Amino acid sequence: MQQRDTVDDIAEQWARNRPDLPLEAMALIGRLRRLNVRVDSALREYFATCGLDSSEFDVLATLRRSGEPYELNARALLKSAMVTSGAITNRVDKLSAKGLVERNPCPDDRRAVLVRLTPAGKELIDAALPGHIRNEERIIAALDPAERAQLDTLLRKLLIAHGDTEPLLG
Amino acid sequence: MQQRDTVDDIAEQWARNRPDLPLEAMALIGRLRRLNVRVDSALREYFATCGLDSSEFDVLATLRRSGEPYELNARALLKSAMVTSGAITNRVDKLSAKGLVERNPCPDDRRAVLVRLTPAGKELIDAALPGHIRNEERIIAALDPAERAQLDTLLRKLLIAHGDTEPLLG
DNA sequence: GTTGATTATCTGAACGTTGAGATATTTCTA
DNA sequence: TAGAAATATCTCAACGTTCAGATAATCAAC
Repeated sequence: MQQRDTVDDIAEQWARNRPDLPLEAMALIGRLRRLNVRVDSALREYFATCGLDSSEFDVLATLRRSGEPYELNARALLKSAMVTSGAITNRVDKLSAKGLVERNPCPDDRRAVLVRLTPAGKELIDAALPGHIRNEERIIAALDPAERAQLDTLLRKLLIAHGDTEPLLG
Repeated sequence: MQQRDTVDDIAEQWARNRPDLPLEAMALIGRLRRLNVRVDSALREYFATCGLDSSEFDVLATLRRSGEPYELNARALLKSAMVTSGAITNRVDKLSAKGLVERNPCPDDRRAVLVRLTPAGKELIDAALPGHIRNEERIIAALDPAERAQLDTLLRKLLIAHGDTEPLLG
């Protein structure tokens, strides 16, 4: 085995104090969650250099990757972000105040709102993306290409088991 | 390749709309983050059946695994939970109001507070743990033992690269 | 043995999210 | 077609977190 991490210490504590408990699942999920905290904060650091927070970046990126005219309704945004509708209202308010997105009525459905990147929003996210990718590459730099592929396959398998397969639009 | 997940769709959108961007790191980190959301909510569901939220469970479990006398200072709790001191103050307040932990002055250091499981707290966490583990096993049920070991190794490697190796106490 | 830096915890404002509920609109069905 | 159910979004109170700063105690060095 390689070097120990914090979860190894935690597992050892459990083994001493509740030797009846199987630790495999707990360690795996503990690692997933601890890594997520580190990754979140590494991502946030980069977003801050662009004057954005994670949730703002997420909305801009979602609109950008949807392609022209860089416009989606709130439903699509909340599904992509895995948050509630209230959170999307908030995020769009904030981005709209910054002039990065604009709200327009949906011609086909008067309940719906279409959120669209402004030219400033598109410019900002386009400029921010390469640095974001480099940051993500740095975050996983400890893994070689084969390991990355392995990890990717395992995570996808779990995601599919958890039903993360719904189409993004429609 | 196996079935597609949502991140496959997202990657496809990027490939169409920003073909210049390498997608490997983005997909990997996207999967990590999306999986974390699913796992969080699955954990929360079980904790709710014990009358706890995730952060309360986390504090009780941290104290329980520290062994007798099930007592730690706030510093140890915040390092284990990866949150700020204000969050720990909050959590301990809440658990204390429920009678699950108690605050005591630290005899060796008058700045410090020792947080200790009450008998009710120990009883609750001891009773909750087996179900928690079963829940975690269900969450990773889609992976066979070899895959779990693989995933664990890869996550540990990343955690170590990110410095998640500090001792829990001291 | 003071002074200065560090450490441990708490406080309180700001912030983003959730969850329940309101409103408006569309779709389904009898 | 009327009425019921579902859908899209927004509102708002509650909540937990962070961040900056306050307080208090300990440690280090001269």
